[in-house]
Amino acid sequence: MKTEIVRPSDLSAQIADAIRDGIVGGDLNVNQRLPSEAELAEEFSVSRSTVREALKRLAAQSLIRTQRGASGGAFVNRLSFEEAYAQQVTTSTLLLSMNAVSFDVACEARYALERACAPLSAQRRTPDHLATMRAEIHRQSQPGLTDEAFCASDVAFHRALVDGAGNPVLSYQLAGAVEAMQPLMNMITFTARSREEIVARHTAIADALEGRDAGGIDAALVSLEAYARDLARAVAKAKTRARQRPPPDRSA
Amino acid sequence: MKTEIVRPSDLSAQIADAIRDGIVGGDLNVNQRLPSEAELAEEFSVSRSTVREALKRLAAQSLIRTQRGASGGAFVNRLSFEEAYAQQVTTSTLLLSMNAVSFDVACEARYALERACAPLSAQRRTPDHLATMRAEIHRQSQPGLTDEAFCASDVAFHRALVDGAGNPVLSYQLAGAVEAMQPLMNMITFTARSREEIVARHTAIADALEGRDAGGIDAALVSLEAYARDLARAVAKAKTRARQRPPPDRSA
DNA sequence: GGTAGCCTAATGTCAGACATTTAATTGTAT
DNA sequence: ATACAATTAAATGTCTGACATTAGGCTACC
Repeated sequence: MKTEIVRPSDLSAQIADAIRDGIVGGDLNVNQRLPSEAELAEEFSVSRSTVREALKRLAAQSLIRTQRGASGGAFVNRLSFEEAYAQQVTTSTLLLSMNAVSFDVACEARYALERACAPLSAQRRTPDHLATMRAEIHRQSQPGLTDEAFCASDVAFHRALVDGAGNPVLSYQLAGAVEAMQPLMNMITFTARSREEIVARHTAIADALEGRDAGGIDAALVSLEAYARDLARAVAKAKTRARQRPPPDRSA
Repeated sequence: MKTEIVRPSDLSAQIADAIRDGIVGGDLNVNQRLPSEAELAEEFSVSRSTVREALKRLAAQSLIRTQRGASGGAFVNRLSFEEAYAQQVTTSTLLLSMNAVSFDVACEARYALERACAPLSAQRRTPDHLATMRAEIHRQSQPGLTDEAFCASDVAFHRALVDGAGNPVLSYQLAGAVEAMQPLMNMITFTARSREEIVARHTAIADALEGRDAGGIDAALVSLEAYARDLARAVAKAKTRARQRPPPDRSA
């Protein structure tokens, strides 16, 4: 019985796995220098190119960083929350777009996660978090704001709410989920009327957070989720109508 | 004013970014074939090795897959939940271990997220989910179980709870968080007594889920979290004592 | 008509060379 | 002795050309 189906090809993937195991398993510590490419090539009995391809794979996952010059080389990278966060956003965004995840499913996941940190945020939020949220609400009320800027402000608002929980792991997980939703959210073009509705709910959230009222935040988030789904449904219906009766030819 | 700090070096990273933008931006569709390495080399005016390094970077993120032989090449990969999940586990695990995230912080994040899907799971769980959980509880009660097997069963139990919500996005996010916690959980060696306590709480969760009692699940999860943190505190205290008075020399 | 064998295009691997970067060393003048 | 400039060495980054391997398609033969 075989323990593992080892494809003899893809040497660079095998070498990358071997080094990754060393990092994950703790044989290689943070900031420790790997052997030089030439040494690794000899160690694994492959050419330098193959080693380089393996190292690039690891670099793509932010597991190592490289430095040129004397006393340069590949070093085990301390994975920062920022790097992990950036990767997660890319992955989550693609996951949603490529698998045709419906707006409802993504929206449900997002608000379920966000509501999870509402009680913590109610306990621990600082005046800074509150000030950020108020500022974003103010920005969202400006009439001249573009749709893109409105969405970005929306993300910043929710980000502040999540950060208020004071738990970096939670922030990392949630910020990815919220930001990955953005392309889907952008499909909802916001009318002046819907912006008002959203701002009202944001204000309710901020007020509840100011009063450290966890239940109030939760209720406002539930309401916001319901409203977002209503909007999406309306947009979807409008699209269906438009497809049945296509818009007039504007080539003239 | 510069729009971007373009390091002239690291051509392979630039090319990888260019192709990644094409994929994320929708210029390249799923299962579409990229130009051959030779063609890409000419297009970007670099050598084939550089192109290959760029492609390996993308392959490391599961953005492309490659096939050898005639009519082979690099194809845009449909990112599956499984692949994304595996990547997230690796990333999250490293993030926790490399940044010295405390057990309390990680634990809080995990249970906050898990409680987020309890109401959904109460609504939608199928008999299958319940059966899985009961089976895992039964396994956890076996006296001969190793610590590793107990932890694995614990993960499977919670995974079933999360899957019960019937939202793949939620499952993807949460499973990563739960599994990334495993190394930290493993640091708590489970005594027979603590296993009993955990099984009791798992049973409470399963019972509440069977009765579709969201509040009951939530309460049991809160209790489980508190117990896990108590255990961790006890282990930490024991370690401190051991360091102050090292264990007797066992070389004899 | 089916099958075996060749053909071809593509990735996988290798070897060697040169370019570039950067820290350390050496040399020199003050 | 110190400050500064030039050299050196070690490492990654890039290029070139070659060969190995794979796998789909085509052809020729039975």
